[in-house]
Amino acid sequence: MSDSDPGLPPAVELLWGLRDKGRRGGPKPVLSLEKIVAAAVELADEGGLAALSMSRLAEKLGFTTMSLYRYVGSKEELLLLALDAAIGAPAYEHPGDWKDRARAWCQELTVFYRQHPWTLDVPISGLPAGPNQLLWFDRGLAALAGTTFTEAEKASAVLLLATFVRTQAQLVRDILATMTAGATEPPWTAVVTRLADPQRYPEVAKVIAAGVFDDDATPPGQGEDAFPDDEYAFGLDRILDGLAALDHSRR
Amino acid sequence: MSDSDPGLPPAVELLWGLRDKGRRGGPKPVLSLEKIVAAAVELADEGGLAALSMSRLAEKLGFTTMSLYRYVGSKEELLLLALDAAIGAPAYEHPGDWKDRARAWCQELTVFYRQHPWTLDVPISGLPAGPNQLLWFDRGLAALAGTTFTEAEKASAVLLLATFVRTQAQLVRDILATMTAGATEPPWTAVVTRLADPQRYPEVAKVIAAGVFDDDATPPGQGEDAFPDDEYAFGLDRILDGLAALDHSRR
DNA sequence: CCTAGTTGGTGTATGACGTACACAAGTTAG
DNA sequence: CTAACTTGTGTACGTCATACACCAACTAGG
Repeated sequence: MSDSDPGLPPAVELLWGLRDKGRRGGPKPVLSLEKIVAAAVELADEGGLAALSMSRLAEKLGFTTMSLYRYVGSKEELLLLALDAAIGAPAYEHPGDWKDRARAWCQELTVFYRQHPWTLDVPISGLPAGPNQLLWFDRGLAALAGTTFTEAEKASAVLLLATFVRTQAQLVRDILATMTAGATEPPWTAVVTRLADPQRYPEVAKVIAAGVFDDDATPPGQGEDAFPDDEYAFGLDRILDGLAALDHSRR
Repeated sequence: MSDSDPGLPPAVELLWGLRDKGRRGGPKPVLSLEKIVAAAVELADEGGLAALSMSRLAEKLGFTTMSLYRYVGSKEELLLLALDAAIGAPAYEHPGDWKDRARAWCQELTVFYRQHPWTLDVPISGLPAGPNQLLWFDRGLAALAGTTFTEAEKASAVLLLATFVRTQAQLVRDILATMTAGATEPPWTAVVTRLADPQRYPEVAKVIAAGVFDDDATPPGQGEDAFPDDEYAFGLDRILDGLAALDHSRR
């Protein structure tokens, strides 16, 4: 009967701090969920998601591996907690019209992904469920206040922006990773120019011929430019334009 | 000197069938890369990506685990091969104007993800590098022929569409998974309605109040409607509108 | 104050996983 | 015929998540 909410996923209860903490005996806890999650984030920040194992985490904290399971039901739960902790709360208000606000929100998200690249490796499990993730969602919705969108449309739009930013961050990170790993040329270009038969891949051949991916060799202002940043700007502008078109058509 | 291409990632050589197969002795191979990859796809189709382990795969083929490593350098390589094999080649041409073609291309991708949901769990490693993935990319570019876009912009647009479809497919799959796992109500709604303080999450509260996520309880045509499909239509329409706006502004 | 019940942390153990390595048997080039 | 090389096998290692039994510390009820 003291089960406050039946049917809620156990991870969610942890996320929102609902655990019947009616201490009815036992030693006073030395560890705490907060410490565990904070250490987990640190570990992942330093060595990536692969460096975050239950044993390493316990070692870092000075406890045994199994002690963690007194606070966390599984590693999956821990990952959700770490993710929500890492993302933190967004800045509360952005100035400007809805486009400016949306842009700023995306930018803020991008910065987050750059600071915690491992979060891109956490398998996403549906819609944002943690308190901080939900706050981001809320701020995203707030950015679209003043538009003619329905609530459903606003939600869809925020999701659209969020997934765009996420994938973009992932792309940038992967490209940077393979570039710093001793590759002199961008990996994709190398592969495609040497292996893709122009007969079979005519459109790709055109893209290559246009020098789209010849990055950083061309100084800014010339023919084609640094790939990932333009990619980001283009995609974001298209999405915002698409939203603006709908908004406009209703005024 | 017989190294045809220095510096190419080993996975890529496999993907494109470059392996110095100058057989200079040894028993004739019984296994083959094709059989391994086909079996891997089958395994993942049946039981998801988690069911695809090197040992299980070898067992399915009737060989020892280590025999696979004569054909594949690592499991990561195998995953890339399986992914490219699973996605196959897209239908070559779609009719209609560029918007119709782009829509059809997205639809085709969506069907693929529905048929091979495990591909959503394969960590994506930069731009499409396999022959079939590249073909998809090429067909995506072809869909945008006839627009005023530069090659760089076409590439960005295709990437934008691809990531949108992928994320959408992932969302639908995750929601379906938790729904069929015995949950009577959509998980996100349950969580948010019970835990999210309307003071702290005012915009989310509005979305909930609008009944956006009260799916399938409302017959089609009424207030709000089935969530994931509308989500898809809305996002895709916005992207296409955004692209169309740019195209229009240049004519 | 005592005691019964509960809890935090430990230790040990299990099964699965990816893969390094050495080896035997088969095959081909010289 | 032989030397070089390849395929498939067997064994072994390190890592991982986590189940389970146990002890010691603590607190509530009597």
